[in-house]
Amino acid sequence: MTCVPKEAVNRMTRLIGDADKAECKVNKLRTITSKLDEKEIEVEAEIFKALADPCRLKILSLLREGELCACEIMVGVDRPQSSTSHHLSILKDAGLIKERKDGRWSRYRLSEGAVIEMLNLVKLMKEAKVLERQP
Amino acid sequence: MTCVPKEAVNRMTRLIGDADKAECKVNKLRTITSKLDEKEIEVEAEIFKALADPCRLKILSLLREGELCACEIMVGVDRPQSSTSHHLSILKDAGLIKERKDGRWSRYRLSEGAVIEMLNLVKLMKEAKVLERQP
DNA sequence: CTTATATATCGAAATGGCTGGATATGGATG
DNA sequence: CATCCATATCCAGCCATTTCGATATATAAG
Repeated sequence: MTCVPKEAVNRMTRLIGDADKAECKVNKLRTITSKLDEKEIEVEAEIFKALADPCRLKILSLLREGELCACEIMVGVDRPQSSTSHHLSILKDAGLIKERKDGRWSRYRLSEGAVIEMLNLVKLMKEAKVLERQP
Repeated sequence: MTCVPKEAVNRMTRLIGDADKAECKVNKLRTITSKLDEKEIEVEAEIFKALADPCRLKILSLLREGELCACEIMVGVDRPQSSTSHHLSILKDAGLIKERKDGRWSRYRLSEGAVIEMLNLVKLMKEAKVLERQP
């Protein structure tokens, strides 16, 4: 199962010096990752993937203004209909936005909760990153 | 420049009913996205992209324990050396982790600031999402 | 200078995601 | 039921990313 068998463990032993302590650290590290549920990590990655596209970030910015229907979003992001619809379904599947059917129209809004905090946080991180690039 | 010329605007006019109000809304939506700096959005998307991979999320979980060298991370995520190194450079480029050279070893740690909050937030969002799937 | 070793980079194959036109679906209307 | 229309889905082309073995770079030590 493991694809880094003894090579990496040997490195750690050289790094740490003491074989017993090294083995102890190996066990500790493996414990951390073995406790992580593969499926839950996939769900978290799916949420981040949904956020990892400029067009979708624009859609979320638009929705900060309130509920909008798909055709309004299409105008806002200036993309073809099929592309806009595709991005909306990715955001919906990730749980970032909610859909409300209204006759022929589909109205979208931000999910309650952490979405806005997430968008605010990434702005902070972006600013910190841009700052440290100019020393 | 625009790739959704009059079609979408016509939809909005039908949706809203009043041509003047529709045009007003078009202008409002376009104003929102035109204020968004394309480069800044790219940087934000890059940060989310770095977070959008199961292996990299595992690395960040490991680093919550404190500073680790590359060979320890290799053991923790159980991937080959080149793959681990690749993921570490993506996390570093996105500003999520910092590197400290120590002789032959490279030691990595979480960047100060919003990284941990981000990881905590996504866990909340994941739980909310999983909950609503079981009605 | 040579060897050993930790990490980074390269290269090629496989996979995944975005795009946008064409088509399908489903609600509204007459 | 036929038509219109908003949205979703399909599909093919293209581009980006992941993967991992092989190789290069760089630091330490003899």
